[in-house]
Amino acid sequence: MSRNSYNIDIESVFEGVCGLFPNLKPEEREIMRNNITCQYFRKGEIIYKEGDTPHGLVCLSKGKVKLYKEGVGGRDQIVRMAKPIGFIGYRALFAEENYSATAEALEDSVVCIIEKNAFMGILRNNAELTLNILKSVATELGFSTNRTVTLTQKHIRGRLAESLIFLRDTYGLEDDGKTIKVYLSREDLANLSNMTTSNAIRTLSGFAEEGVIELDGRRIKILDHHRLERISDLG
Amino acid sequence: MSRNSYNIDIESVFEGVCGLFPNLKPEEREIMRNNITCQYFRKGEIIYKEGDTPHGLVCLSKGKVKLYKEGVGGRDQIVRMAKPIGFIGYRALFAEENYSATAEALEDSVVCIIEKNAFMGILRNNAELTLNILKSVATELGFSTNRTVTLTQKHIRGRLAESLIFLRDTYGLEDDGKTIKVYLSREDLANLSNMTTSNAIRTLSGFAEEGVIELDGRRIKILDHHRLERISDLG
DNA sequence: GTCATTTTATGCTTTCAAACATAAAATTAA
DNA sequence: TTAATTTTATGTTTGAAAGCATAAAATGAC
Repeated sequence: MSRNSYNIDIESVFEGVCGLFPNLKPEEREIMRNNITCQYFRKGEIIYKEGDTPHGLVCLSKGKVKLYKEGVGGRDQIVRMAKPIGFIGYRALFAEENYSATAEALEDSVVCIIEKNAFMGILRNNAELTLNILKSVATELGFSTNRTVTLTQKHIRGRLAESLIFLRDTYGLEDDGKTIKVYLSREDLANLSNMTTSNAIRTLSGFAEEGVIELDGRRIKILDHHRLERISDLG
Repeated sequence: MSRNSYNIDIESVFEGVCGLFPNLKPEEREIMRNNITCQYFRKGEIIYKEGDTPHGLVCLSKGKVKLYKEGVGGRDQIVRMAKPIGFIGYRALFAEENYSATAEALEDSVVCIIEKNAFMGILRNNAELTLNILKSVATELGFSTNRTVTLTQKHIRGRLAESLIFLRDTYGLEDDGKTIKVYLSREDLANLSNMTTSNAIRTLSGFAEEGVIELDGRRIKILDHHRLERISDLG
């Protein structure tokens, strides 16, 4: 398949992944190197599905990925946005559960997987590394709890403003210092902000009319960061 | 103070806490024993506040505790209900952050604290233990994400039904096999289910009229578990 | 026991966001 | 290219839950 003929430089990918693990011993590095595989995913392709069993630690080396859960009424809820270089699906791996969300590539992406047993073997003998991971999972639990409160208590405008700020902080801005460096559909934006697509479109138009943002298709320019933050804070 | 003259058997409390750590080495056990302190909290008292700095691993040995965050409009959101024997506030400890929620005793409670540095020192030398903790924090992150989806997407009846089931599963039932073994105010029930107190009261009355539950002050008897679960699942 | 405060209960009104209905614009496929 | 599909846009209607008002009941303080 053409997607596999796309040439991935596994060595540089591996180096990138290792950068996320400080103080890895040479033998641990070697184990990882021998148990890593790479895969290419095109925009829109599913990396794994909610309910699948994890077979290793998945690392996003290139591209952007959304993680979403199917909601009660079939409406999806985006629970995380991943950027390179970073891990996805680790929660399920560490909890020894199946994936609780689906991972879908938002752009053409490169993903590599460190085989489960090899990786867990390293953890079992490296308390410092495990403690580092514990720290980031604990941090993420904080984000998640916070998100529960804001998504349930803020009004539509506050939720959307928060999402835009979140996207800006996660993916950064283009060279113009204004355009958010990720191009989501209005539907994705809605699923991230817990609202219907119609309301995302409407509210976005509202922000544009007020001069807080500027819209150009999927490009969103933040014109007034301060005001956007105020909208987010007020709820 | 009379609350402190209340006699706590620290040895048995310590044994209880140790039961949560399987395979603790004798020297680790000794460190813990030398760095543990106990405290008694009466119903309604605050164990720690959102924003406080953790000084150790807090363990609830006796009683019941609610953990809540202050929401945007001043409305509280209960993010966790703790029961003995179990830990509270560990997320902040492991994330090296301040507490992200307030812990308040729902009944007279006994709490003990293992000093931070002593405990973290044990973790740094015990990968297996750290991995166990990582597993539970990862599991909890799953719960939290799930909760975000249900709290935002389910309707009032579904959310309240889910909370009742959650309370039943967390605290169990009285000997009659029906009464939920925790007695919350309508306001707490509302803050747990993301709704106003009025709506908690109204919806609860509705369930009682339909014969799904029976109310007697704060006592809630579940008459039809199956139907309650159906209400929760339908959203 | 009495008084004050908090909690519970219920009715009525308002409001925010969802649902629905089109239609224009932009992609994608043929 | 044209046709088909998806995405975006906007107006209108509907409905669920919040807000407000009031009162009864329960709890706690004195």
